[in-house]
Amino acid sequence: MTRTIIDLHQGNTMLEHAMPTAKSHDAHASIAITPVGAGALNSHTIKVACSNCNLRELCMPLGLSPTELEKIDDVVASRRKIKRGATLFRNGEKFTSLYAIRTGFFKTCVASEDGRDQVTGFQMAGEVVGLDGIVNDHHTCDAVALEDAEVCVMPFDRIEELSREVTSLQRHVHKIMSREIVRENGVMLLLGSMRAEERLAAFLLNLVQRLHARGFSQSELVLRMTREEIGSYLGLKLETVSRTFSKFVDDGIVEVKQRHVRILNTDALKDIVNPKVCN
Amino acid sequence: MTRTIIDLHQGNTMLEHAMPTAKSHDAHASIAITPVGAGALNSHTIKVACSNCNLRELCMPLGLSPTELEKIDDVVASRRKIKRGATLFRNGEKFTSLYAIRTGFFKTCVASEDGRDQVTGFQMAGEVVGLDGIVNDHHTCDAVALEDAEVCVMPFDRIEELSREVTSLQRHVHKIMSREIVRENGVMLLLGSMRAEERLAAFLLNLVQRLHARGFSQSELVLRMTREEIGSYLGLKLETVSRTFSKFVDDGIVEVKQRHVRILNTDALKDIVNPKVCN
DNA sequence: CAGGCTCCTTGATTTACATCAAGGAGTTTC
DNA sequence: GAAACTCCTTGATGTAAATCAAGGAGCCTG
Repeated sequence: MTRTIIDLHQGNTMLEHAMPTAKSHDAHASIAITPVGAGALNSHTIKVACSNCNLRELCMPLGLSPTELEKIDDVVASRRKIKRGATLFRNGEKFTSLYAIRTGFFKTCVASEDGRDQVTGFQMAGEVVGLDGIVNDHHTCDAVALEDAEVCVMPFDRIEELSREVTSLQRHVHKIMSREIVRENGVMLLLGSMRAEERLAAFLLNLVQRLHARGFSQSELVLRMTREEIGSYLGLKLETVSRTFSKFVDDGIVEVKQRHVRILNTDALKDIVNPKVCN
Repeated sequence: MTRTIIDLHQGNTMLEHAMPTAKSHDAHASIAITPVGAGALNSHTIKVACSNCNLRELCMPLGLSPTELEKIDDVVASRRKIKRGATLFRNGEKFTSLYAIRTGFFKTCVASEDGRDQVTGFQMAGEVVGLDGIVNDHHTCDAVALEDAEVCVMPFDRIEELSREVTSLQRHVHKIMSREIVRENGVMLLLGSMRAEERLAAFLLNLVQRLHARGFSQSELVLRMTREEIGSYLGLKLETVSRTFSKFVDDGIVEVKQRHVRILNTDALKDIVNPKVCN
């Protein structure tokens, strides 16, 4: 299936000259995967409905038949825009909805009582946030937009109601939650047993792989977060993140210019994550 | 509600003289919370059904009305015994069921390609394992019994089917998954930002709290896992775990005799986890 | 475009934990 | 009941990452 990529990023002037070596434009614009033939629709003409959504290949509707798709069109109650730096929800707030990210980039973070905090994930278009709130009817982490963003608000009781009718939606919701559990298992492995270089390599590979699934480059990316946020996620201090980037540059594995990263040697990164046992 | 605790542990002779200072018997026998009036039923007379289960206050049936409870009685297809050291399921195996632990104690662990492995959790009676398998129809971690155990096998398609009918079961399944996500968030915080003492203190407090919810002591516990397994879970080496235990003993916070631990000063442990800011 | 941001890099030093190593306690096996 | 386990403890040493510190690059503001 051919897919055209349309840059909907609101104001990418800051990116134009940032990476002169880059062949393509912004390596990570704020998404838009348009099905063949659909053309570039004006966002005002798009009904708030999954069946019209650019992201349906990635997001909630995944795996649903056209008829099922119509049924779940009203899972999305509304859309909400979140400015860079603002929170979508906060620890302690009442849980009402899951949020499907349409555009933009988020981090989620938890805090301990004594103010330490830990980034638990970075989320991009097509991914769902808010699952933490289901257990206790209150959110237990913050979701912060790292760039101007827009989300689809999906009231959870509506999701539950519909997934009683639409089997494949039910299955999909279960998968989304299970996927998050498995992802976190992977992060635990990373935090519990990897060294700084391995962590950063795994992080870059994971990011670029997810971006690639959204139609972006396999080798170039623009980091939406600071070194400190990367460090928090990886259990490292920002200085260590910076030094490790520099090491990768010295080794010719990546090019780094600010937040623009180009991966020159993917295999080298993979080898760092999974060191080959020498026989 | 009064609850009597009956020790069903198969052969606790090894424990009799292990902790001479202990007032109670085994601080963590292999469960059995019997409702008032039910008496100690012979396990052969118990129908394989949630409505009869000792654990219904902790496990799947939680929050269900008596009528709903009957409806979900056949979620449990069968029971399965797992010997100490054996696996309930393994990474790569086909996913079919969730498992509710009736008796015994498990660890779950993930492995990276190069053989490193990481304990991602310890599970006890009333807790559910297997959620990792839902996304890809295959398990992505191993579940290993740390002592002889018995689980209720709950085929997942049956769970999905029933939770379309029984709203509160649906809600409960969602909560179980969300709870696991939140738990893992907490572990990420621990692994990403805590020091050895803080990690071990948090670990002990968490274990004793969960055991207490099952009717056991608030201050005494028997560790079902080795120092190495604790270390793997906490991102530490076994020597560090051992040294940290010794430090706690020196500080008069706990008594440790092999795997028997008695907490002498819970507040001290809490202070270690959440250091008070001095003004 | 000067001044004040935030964010990033790099160097010097410290430190918490890992690693290496040895021995001991308790358990299982025959 | 001795031998061979596994598991745990403790000490000596090494090291990866944290901490402390300084300076620089890009960006926003007025």
